Amino acid sequence: MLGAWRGLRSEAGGARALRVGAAADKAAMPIHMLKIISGAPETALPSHLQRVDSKYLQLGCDHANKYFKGTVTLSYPLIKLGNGTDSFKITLQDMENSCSRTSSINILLLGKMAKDCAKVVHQGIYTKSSPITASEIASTPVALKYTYTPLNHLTGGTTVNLYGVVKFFKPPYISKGTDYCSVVTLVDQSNVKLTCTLFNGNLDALPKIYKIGDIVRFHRIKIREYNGQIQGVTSIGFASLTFDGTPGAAIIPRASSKLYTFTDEEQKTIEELRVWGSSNLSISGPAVKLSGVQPKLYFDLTCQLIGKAEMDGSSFLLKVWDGTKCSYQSWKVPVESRDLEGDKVLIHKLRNLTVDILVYDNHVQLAKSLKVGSFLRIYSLHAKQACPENQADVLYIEFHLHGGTGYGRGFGVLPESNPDVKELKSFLDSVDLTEHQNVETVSSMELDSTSDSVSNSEVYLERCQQLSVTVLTDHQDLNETALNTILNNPAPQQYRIRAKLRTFKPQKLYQSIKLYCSKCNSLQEVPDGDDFDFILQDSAATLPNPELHNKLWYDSAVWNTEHPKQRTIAVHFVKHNEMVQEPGNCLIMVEGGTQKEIMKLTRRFKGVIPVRSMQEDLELLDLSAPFLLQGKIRHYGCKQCSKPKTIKSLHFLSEEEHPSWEPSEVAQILGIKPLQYAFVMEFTLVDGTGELNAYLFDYEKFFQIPACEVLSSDLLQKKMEATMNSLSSPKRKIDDLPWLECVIRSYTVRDGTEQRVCYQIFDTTVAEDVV
DNA sequence: GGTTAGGTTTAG
Repeated sequence: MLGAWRGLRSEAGGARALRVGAAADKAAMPIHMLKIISGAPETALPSHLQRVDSKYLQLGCDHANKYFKGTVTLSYPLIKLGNGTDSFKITLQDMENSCSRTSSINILLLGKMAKDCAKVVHQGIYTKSSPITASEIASTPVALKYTYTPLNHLTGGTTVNLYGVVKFFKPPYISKGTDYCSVVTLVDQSNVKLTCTLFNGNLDALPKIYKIGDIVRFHRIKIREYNGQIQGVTSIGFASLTFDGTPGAAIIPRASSKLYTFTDEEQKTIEELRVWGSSNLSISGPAVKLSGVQPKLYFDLTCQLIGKAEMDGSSFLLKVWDGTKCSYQSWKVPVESRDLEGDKVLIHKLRNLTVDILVYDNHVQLAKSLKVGSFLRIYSLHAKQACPENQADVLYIEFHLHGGTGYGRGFGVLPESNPDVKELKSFLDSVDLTEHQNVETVSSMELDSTSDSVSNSEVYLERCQQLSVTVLTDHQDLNETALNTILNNPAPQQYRIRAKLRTFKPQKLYQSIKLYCSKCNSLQEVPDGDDFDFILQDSAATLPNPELHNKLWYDSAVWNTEHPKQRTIAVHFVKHNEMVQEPGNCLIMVEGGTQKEIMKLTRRFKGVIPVRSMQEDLELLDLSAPFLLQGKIRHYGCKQCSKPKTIKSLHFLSEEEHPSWEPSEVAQILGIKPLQYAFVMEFTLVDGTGELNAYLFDYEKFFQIPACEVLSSDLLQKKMEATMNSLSSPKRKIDDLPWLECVIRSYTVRDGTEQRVCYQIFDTTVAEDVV
């Protein structure tokens, strides 16, 4: 309250006087004694100090360069608080303004200041120039022993001290008046409940309750009747301590004021209430993590805030994470990047682990004050089940913190010292971001967006009833939607559209073939032949190990060759029923071969696995090389998601009754997560109302060409080229281009610093007469 | 020492 002190020795009346100055002095300022001669200090006070009376000493007033002068009318013994801090209380009275009702003030000094001041003021005598009043005693908690009233002994019209286990609470929220409000229902061993309505303009002055089951100690709570029921309300001097309710946990008070007493005897009370509460209160089970969220659930979430944004007056966006991945697709609230507060890089990094929460109405104001990075507990958060219009089969979750405070709905900031926060922090630190960070995910992939935009009038197209060159394979019941409508709608949704293909990327069609991992969602380029050559050359340096030849489940053939240089080649023929199968059904493993030799072998054998010798067993080559070649198709594994096993594992496949040597089965038994070939393209679609870029991500449905075969087939490449030419061509005017009917879905992505809506074509195929 | 809220889900 007050910044600094100067002791003043008064010659008059034998009473000691103190000057209490709120000048810029630091709290550690030592006590100075000043002599007063004929009512004036011997040493003049600095001229910039201005004297004020007690009425001026109020919260919110600027106390810089002010001082209060008064006579010590009462002083109390120097005592130590529960936390070891020295405390010294005195009462000062402004004798020169004694007609004022509030001419005396109580002052609590803490720490070194208390000690120093006690020495000067005390010295064995103190002067009491006015009677001690009840209110002075009541506001001197350090001097009193408290009595606590059990909840079954409460009567209206009293002010009491009490203990209780929290049975229900509303975290502090901003009331419609001037204060924060918190409603707390307590219960104790008498099984009687008491609901308390607590107000304070200062958030910290309300109990710091984080969980049902917490133990509280209230001082000076007023008991009264309301609607025939007894209730507790804050009264002057209300103070609280809150404790974790877990039996055996450390007893650390969360105090609503800096000054409080806490005795060993009280520790016993806390522990008794903990034990009683834990067996008599239905305390909620283990906390729900994002990964455990189910649709339609109301739950409490402990999380870290990483981004926030104002939406409109009645809603506010919080982006949070708890280190686990929500098992359901959750909504992404569209928001302009410039409106989003938080570390954009981090938000992008964590984009697959964060969820968007909209808080509404009365919660908005408090949400605005939250600091990004802080830890929150959000109470009664609603995981609302939602699905795009007309799409009952596509399910996702929206997170809402609805308006109002019913059921304790709200949120609070947890301090870093909170055990749950400590646990969460260490978990967040342990999260492997690369696992969720997808270098390039399908949902956020981008193929250089077009910068040239074409005005609506330029691409104005008259709707006509000509046949479409593409057809839907599902969703025929959807109505057509104009592109400009789609562009103005929030995501995610699904639409049926009719549009023309103004242009597409990549123009070099072979570049549209990528490798996709369905586990980590990553997309990568198909390695070229040179990469394979290099790996084969490297592995040819390891000579085949004769100890690994002719095993129970394979026969081996070894020979030497001079070309292109001196090498040893080993081929291992995998047996079935202890017999080598005919080449068309036989899987072989090859050591030391060149790419050309291996390609030759793929023409004759069912499949070829390039391997090299280790001490104990054969092993696969680096995963930049195909783990299996079948015909012209090279099968690759995901480096990130595969855990290659020893080749011996193939043995189990060879023992099956009818081994198919399907790539998926070979991959699985070898611990490989196979990559899938996919077409990845960007279509710029126009329909006269707007222009929209949509991604095509397709294995073979759209072109009716398997993506895995295109790179090794001139015929298929020509076919694809012809198809694209029939859909779109820069040589043709837009009016002459055919219509495409497509189903697209919208979704939001954040990449880099911005969030935007993307679109993907699906369940659409090129009409048969076009292909 | 005045108001606020006084437990029981929004409906976005």
